Amino acid sequence: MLESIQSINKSRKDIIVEEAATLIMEKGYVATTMRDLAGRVGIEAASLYNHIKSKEQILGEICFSLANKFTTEMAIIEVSNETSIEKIKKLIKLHVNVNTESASLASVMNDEWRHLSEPELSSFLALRESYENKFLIILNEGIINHEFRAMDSKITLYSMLSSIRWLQHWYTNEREMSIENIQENLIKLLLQGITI
Amino acid sequence: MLESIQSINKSRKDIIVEEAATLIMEKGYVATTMRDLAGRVGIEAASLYNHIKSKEQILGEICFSLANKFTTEMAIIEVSNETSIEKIKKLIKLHVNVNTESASLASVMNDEWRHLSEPELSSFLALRESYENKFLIILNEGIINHEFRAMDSKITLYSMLSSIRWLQHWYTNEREMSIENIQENLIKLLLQGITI
DNA sequence: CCTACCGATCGGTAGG
DNA sequence: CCTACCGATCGGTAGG
Repeated sequence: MLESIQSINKSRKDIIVEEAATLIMEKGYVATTMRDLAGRVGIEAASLYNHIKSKEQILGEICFSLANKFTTEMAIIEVSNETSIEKIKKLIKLHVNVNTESASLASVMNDEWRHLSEPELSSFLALRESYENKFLIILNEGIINHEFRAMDSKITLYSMLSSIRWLQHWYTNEREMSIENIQENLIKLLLQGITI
Repeated sequence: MLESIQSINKSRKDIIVEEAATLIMEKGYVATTMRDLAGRVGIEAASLYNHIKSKEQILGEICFSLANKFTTEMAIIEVSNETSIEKIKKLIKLHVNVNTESASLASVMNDEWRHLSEPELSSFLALRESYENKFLIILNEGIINHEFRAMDSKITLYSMLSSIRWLQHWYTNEREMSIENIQENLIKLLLQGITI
């Protein structure tokens, strides 16, 4: 009984990590203090350490939870029997979803990963590199298929990932546009460009 | 005589600001200490204050020097009698140039401006908003001209700016591609997309 | 979960 | 440009 209630409700630790993500998005990791975080949660700074081991552990949990999500989703798209265009559309939608629905997590992972220390730093970079390689393979297959034009796929990869990233900061303030509408706009922009 | 030599050579202050930009790009503004910076310059931390007033003054000089450059270049493009497509191409080239040739300045301005305090913070944001508005007007004119397709120009604006920004981090390490080649690739990607 | 506290380090100053 | 130093604040611990 108690367990089922606890699994439905957020644990204190979940709340701490969630508030930390918001705070780190706003001020940056180094400028965010444990006293700031404690204030948001409504306890004293020393009490945080009953739920978490260190400031860096929080950063690690945020980075890896999202990195793992991307890895999982990529694995599904990778083995699907779809055209390269369809795979890229799904990846664009995935990135739009994460950067809007989980804006604070995405912001922390993208902007603050360098403050991880070893061995977490290397693990994280390995996950990221593996993800980017799989993305690159999809783009290259599309070129061979003649679904995409000849292009430097590395430039395209980084531009695509980067072009969706600003949603982190924008969508937090301006929410009048639906996620579906944003997805459509970005898919058209990246697949067809802006000219007629 | 002495003056002309000093105006040709970099002043100590120029060196300090330059090293600061590199260091802040690597570690972030808050994590960069005056002792780090002094070490790079080859003096003691206290000696920095003979050339600069505060840590934040350095941040301000970097942000505003680059913001002013963008403002100046935009003013030239704005009044030119060119097609919307040509104006956008020139803006893409401008952003590619800044993000490669002045990668550390661009990195600091884009990622660390929020650590400015008032009144510099508001001044900076005003410059940025003015720049973005002029960029937006060019996109909207292109839509009215039928040079560009109907689209959400705000999404396009931020995606374009964001998509060029990753060059800051990439070009520092991988320089085998010429700037002209990068410009061409990005212009094609943003104007025509990736499909055939 | 709190009070009380610690060693380390920060940006910056005084004085030469 | 350096030595010597300062008040503030940091992440984190001891003990209850």
